[in-house]
Amino acid sequence: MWMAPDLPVLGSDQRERSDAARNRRKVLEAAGRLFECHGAANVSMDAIAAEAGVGKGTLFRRFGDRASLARSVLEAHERELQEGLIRGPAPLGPGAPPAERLAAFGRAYLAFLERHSDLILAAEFGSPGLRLVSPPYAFYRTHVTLLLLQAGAAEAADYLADVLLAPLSAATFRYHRDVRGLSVDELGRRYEDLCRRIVG
Amino acid sequence: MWMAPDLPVLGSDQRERSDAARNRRKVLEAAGRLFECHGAANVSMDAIAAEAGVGKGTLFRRFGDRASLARSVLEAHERELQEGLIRGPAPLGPGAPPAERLAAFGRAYLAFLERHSDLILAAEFGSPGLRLVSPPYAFYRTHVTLLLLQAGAAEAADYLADVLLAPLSAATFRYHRDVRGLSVDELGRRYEDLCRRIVG
DNA sequence: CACGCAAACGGACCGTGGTCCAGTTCCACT
DNA sequence: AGTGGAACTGGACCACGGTCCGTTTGCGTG
Repeated sequence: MWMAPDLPVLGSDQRERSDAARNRRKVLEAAGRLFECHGAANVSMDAIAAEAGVGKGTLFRRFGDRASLARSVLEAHERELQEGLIRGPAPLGPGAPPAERLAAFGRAYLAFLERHSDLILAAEFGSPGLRLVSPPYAFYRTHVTLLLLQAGAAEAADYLADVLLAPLSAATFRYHRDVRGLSVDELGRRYEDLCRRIVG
Repeated sequence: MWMAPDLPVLGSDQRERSDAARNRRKVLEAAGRLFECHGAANVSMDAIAAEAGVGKGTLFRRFGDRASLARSVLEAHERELQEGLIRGPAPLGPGAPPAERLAAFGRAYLAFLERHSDLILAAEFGSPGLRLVSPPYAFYRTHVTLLLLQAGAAEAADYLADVLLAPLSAATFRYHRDVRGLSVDELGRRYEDLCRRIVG
């Protein structure tokens, strides 16, 4: 079950204190740097705190836990992708038939995974299924459900949305790519085929 | 990537030493008891060692790590299910049309999840995607792939097998049941519908 | 500018999973 | 029965994620 960590809450008219803002930036930069450089799984929280020049307490106060920090680092990239789905050019954005948009979404998300699956795995660490109750998932889920409805899969659209999102989990992607040896391109084709079968 | 933990290996003609065998039994019983009673997530390895009357080193020597121990506890149950798929009565076992057998498999696995999802989650803890490279998954995957081939989905059967197994992951099950509030029965119906769409 | 205090800070501390290795136990072979 | 040594044992030990709480800092108010 999704629980927002107990992070500092700012009342609607409060501003974040300047030292807090500065430290948040420092931490995000340090974490991004270290994750990028050593792989998200091989960076300890101590190391991030040290690199950021900040105490460990601060780190955890601002970000709750390791996974949550990774999610924060991921957020910017995620927004970019979501932007494309809403306002980007067809077939990713509006203006193409729903089946095509589904396939385009799949390809776009696969590309996203190719770049960021490491970070995503870190963001879900220790909570299998966290993905399924996270805000970004809710967004993609809504997107896919809408497209399924437009394609006429009225009855079970919500369940089918989860089915269509499953092959796009970071774990599944890594398995298909690293264990089964499928290229990102090949995965895109398979995904398109799956979409046809399901909305067909 | 699947890596068997570095457990004691017995040469083909070696017998396990009697004290080792006794300790293994004690640990499995203790773990089963504690997992059952307190929920798999709330039992520390120290507690299991204590309950079994065994040192911590022994615990880790025999079972590698926490997840691996949970897998061992799970194994017996898993074998039972697999038995049903191979030699059980139709439609679960042989003798029914493939689409029906797929649906029956789905229902059977959902029942399995209803009983054991806690333990399964513990068995996968810390390694998202471990499931996908584990021996039991390989078994189910083969089973589903075969049925898909029999149903005439030749081309992408292996990819589609993963798609059909995804809604049967413990994490997805818990999400559907606990967050979306779907009953096991309802999930069975949805799964059957999914099978029809995919093999149709 | 001085004051007060909520908010933020940071490092000592804790519990836990997992490792290590010195000592013990079992067993096959005399 | 005695013995050699491989296999097993167990608890001290370590690293890391996460918490706690006394101290410091920013900032609105008089």
